[in-house]
Amino acid sequence: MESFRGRFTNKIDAKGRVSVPAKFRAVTVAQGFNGIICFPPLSEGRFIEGCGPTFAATIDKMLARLDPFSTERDMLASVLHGESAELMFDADGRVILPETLREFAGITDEAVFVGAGERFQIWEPKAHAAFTVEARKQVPSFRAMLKAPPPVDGDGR
Amino acid sequence: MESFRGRFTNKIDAKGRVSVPAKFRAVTVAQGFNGIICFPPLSEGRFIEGCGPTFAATIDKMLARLDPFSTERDMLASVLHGESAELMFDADGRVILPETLREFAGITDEAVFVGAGERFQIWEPKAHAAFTVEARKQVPSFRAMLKAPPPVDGDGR
DNA sequence: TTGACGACCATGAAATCCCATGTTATCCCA
DNA sequence: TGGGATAACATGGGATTTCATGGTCGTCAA
Repeated sequence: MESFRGRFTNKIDAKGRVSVPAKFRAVTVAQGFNGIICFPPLSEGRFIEGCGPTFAATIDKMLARLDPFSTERDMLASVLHGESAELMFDADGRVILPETLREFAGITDEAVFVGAGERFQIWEPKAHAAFTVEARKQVPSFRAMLKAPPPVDGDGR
Repeated sequence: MESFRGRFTNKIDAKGRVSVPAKFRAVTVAQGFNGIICFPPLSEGRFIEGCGPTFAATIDKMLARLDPFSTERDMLASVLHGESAELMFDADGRVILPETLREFAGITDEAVFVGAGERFQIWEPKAHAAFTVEARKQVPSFRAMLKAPPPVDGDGR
């Protein structure tokens, strides 16, 4: 198991714990980390991004390229490290999502884990449903891209 | 735990003591230092920079590369050494922030610790909230970097 | 003597560990 | 191939530990 695949909806209990899907756990454990790393989305959506140490290292490399004492770096590091968290699994593979991230994504008592290759997303169920509807509308144009993959420049948003 | 991650808001008591987040303590202790090193920011923000001995050594190396009799070096050394402080943890993991640094950052009765990888920042809560709003606007540009990473080689700097 | 500072102690809240349970998926054998 | 046994997993709850925070006492110096 090397990439995050599939969609799983799990409950958040009274203590704020939520089971990370077993298949996702297998991925990060295989990367040598008994937990997940969460951070705010790089795009506009209101969800939580999750990944293992492999992708986290990619982010660190990006930051390392910036001037270490620039305001720009401060800002990006503040979001990407300051708002991120290493969440270790308990004995049963559960984690506690930080309040700031949960609030940002509007997650209360249920969370949808959506695989996305080298990383995954955590959604509030209704928000994810709405996103899915929207995504389906866009599918035709994406399908065209899949057929003839052009040089990856402007995908815009 | 090898890098500073996450955001924590702690109170400053009547004696000026403030708990350093346990996860941050774990980092500097792992670096062999039972405390933190604080200094003023080199960028524009009004906050306090903090780190462990590892990054402090990095700073020294950067200084060592400058012309020893240049004005720039004098000024940088003055800020980075003259204004910096080694703050040792008490038995409960607390430190006392130096008056000059606290005043500079406008910190009075609460402090926000924000992880930033190899170092972290200490903010006055409202100032940090304002900064975060600004920082989020920068994230999309970072996303662009992730997508099309330029050649990494020696950019020196 | 007073005021700053450090060591030490107390407490409530939150996180973590450990165990129990029901449900679903998987395996194995007839 | 069907169906029962078994294992994996999500979920809930109690007990224990960690952590942030407040306070007291004692020491040293101005």
